[in-house]
Amino acid sequence: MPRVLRSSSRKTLVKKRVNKRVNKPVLRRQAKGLRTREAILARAVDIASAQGLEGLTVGSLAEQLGMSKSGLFAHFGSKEELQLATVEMARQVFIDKVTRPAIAAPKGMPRLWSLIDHWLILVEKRVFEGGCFFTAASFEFDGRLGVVRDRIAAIMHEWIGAITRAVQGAQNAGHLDPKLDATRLAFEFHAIAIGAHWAHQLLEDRQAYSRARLMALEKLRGVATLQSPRLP
Amino acid sequence: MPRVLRSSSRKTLVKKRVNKRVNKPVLRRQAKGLRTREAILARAVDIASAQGLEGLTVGSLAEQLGMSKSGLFAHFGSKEELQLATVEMARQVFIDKVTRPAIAAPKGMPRLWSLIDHWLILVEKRVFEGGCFFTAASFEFDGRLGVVRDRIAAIMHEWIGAITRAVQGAQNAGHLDPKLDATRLAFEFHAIAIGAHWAHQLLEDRQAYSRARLMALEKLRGVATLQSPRLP
DNA sequence: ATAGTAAACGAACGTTCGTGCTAATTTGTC
DNA sequence: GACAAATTAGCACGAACGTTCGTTTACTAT
Repeated sequence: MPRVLRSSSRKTLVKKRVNKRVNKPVLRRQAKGLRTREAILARAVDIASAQGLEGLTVGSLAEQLGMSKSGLFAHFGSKEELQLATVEMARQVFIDKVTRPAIAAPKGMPRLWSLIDHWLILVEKRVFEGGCFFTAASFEFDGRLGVVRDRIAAIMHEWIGAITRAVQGAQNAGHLDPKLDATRLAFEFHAIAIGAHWAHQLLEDRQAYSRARLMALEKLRGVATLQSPRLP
Repeated sequence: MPRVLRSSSRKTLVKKRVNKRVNKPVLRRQAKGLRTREAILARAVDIASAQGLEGLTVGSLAEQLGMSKSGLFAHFGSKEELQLATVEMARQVFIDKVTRPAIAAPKGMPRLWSLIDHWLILVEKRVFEGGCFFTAASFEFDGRLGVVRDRIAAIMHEWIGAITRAVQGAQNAGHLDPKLDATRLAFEFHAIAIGAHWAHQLLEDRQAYSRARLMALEKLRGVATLQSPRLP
């Protein structure tokens, strides 16, 4: 069998065994393992969205899945790797439920609105048990250091970038006033979304999401050109 | 964290021992004790604002203050009491730095703006080590149950109420269009603030706060009447 | 059918968590 | 300066944490 080429990077002079990640999973994954891994991460995303990525513990996760701590742990090798994999899984869900559906809408204003709308649908439909994974993760890790925080920040940069591009797309399509600062508008929409989530989750404000829709639509109508298609 | 499955000592029916709050402070606090308590809570607020209220541990807190775990612990009796006391202390700081200074401004538009401005000053000046205590606490506890979550939610209701009253005050003073939905406007200002904080903390966006000021001012100017005093 | 590897387990490690006792020390009052 | 109360320290406990290890079970490729 074709042995997987191990990157034998012995080129560096071995100085001191700075351990940290010695026993990386060098396993060749098979179907069964991948299926289990998916199941683990699906549950992990839900737990983390509700309890936080630190509140996500190996023991409770294993228990909820009816498997042993060690068996579960072997899939990742460290808690940090588990967290990173969980973040990656959440990103995939986010892309599947928000980013990709949104680009099905026609360029310009409809696509911009679709992006905002799908985010609100995501949190309303409780795709993540705890509401929005990345909102929770953002505020949990914004005061820390390390690879997990960096990854979360990178993904949130991606997200703000996506909104910004949608705004610019609407400007290029002639649907939005081209003199507007696209970045600022993107931040405004994101802020409305976070604010609504906060009001719904903490204050149990049932109107939060519909109010957010109204606020976003009103904002859009306020800056739309005459060529813009009608908004909902 | 499943603290729920605790104290299930059903093997002995003799002593019910619903521990929870047995050793309430029957103590008459003295000056020294109160001073120590203040010092503990001052540090606790900082730690919690950066690491979260769960990340705040008795051990690390005691170490940072150069005292023993047990000595510190005796001031509160339980972790939950410590968290509640920390929340209360943070509330006091918030009132001292935001709410109270703001009501020094004249009624109406100036006071409304002062409220928003002082919130931004609070987070800019890093009065809380981790940025804003209540933003962090809100998103940490929004998926949990218990008295700590309830207290945080109540304080945030207070806060939204304060903004709402400021908006209504500006309407009554004839500075703001009286047909506007005060609640919606309050949520909008709060959302702008949270959003700015998110961008600054996680994305390290240095312009976040000044952008938030611009956004809030622009919003205010858009709905101000002609009688309104000039904004900054 | 069987060898070899991937996946999962169970038990234990060393820490750290919150918490409960008891003893010592400090503080405020007379 | 004595005395009681308030405060702090010392020590220990059980539970849960992330992690390691050796072993067993289940798959898969010959």
